[in-house]
Amino acid sequence: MALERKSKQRDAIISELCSRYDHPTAMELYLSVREVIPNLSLGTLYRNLSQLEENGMVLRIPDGSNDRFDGNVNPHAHFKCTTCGNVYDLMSFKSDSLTFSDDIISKVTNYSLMAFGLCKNCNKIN
Amino acid sequence: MALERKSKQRDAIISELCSRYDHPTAMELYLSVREVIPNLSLGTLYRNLSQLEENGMVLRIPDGSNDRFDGNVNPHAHFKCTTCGNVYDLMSFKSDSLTFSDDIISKVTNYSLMAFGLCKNCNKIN
DNA sequence: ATAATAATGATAATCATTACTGATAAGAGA
DNA sequence: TCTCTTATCAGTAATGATTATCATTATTAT
Repeated sequence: MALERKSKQRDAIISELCSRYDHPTAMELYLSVREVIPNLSLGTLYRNLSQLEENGMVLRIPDGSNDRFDGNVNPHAHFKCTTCGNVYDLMSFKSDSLTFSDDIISKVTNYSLMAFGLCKNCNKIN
Repeated sequence: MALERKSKQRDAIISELCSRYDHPTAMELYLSVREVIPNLSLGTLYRNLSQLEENGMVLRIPDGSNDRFDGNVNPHAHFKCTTCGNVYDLMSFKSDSLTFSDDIISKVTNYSLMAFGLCKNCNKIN
């Protein structure tokens, strides 16, 4: 039911998301894409993000009631600075360092890892 | 400003949360505690959960727009079965197996790790 | 016992997200 | 090229979890 036709709205959303590395929220992404398509509807953005996520073209990063989105769909961990709120990719983290052996588990297909702390920028300032 | 006086409502919330291991949502917990205090207000539950979290007596497990809560505040990972939706503790996971070396990080104070997949119960059924 | 005020119950407000609806446009076939 | 179907859209209402407000109740220090 999804992604059967192309649309300039969806193209603009993917293009914007893949060109940045700051893991924008839906609203942040909306404001950016509005600079290209001024009458883009917020519902259209949400619908496309959900469809793109379903089709594995976008990664949703759970973040309370303000989920963030990532154009990099390779499984990777994130770091959130609790002072400035920015979310960064953790390039050093290797997914094969995670092993799950609990006997309730039949199969692990994915994981979401968010580390919290202080980034170096905020450490300099304070 | 918080937890300066005791209340039977808070006691009942902590008691209920610590006696179970299924990581209830706010609403699930609300319905349970209502069996002890029938006129418990939903706002009171939310207020107490947030205060208890601030004071390190309760762990909040981010889960979309339906956060779950855990009376076990020792840092530990979780596993969510994407079929039945249940959330389990990962007893086997050791937090010292996580190392973060990215140069944006000044200090890591906490982390949230949720693995997704299929639990053995659902594997038997399907 | 009294006073001060933390905590509550009830309810309204907030805010991100989802659902709905009529209009638009992609693209397959004539 | 010209329909025709319907995915997608813009605009807006509805939803649902959470938070804020406020008058009342209950804890606890004096």
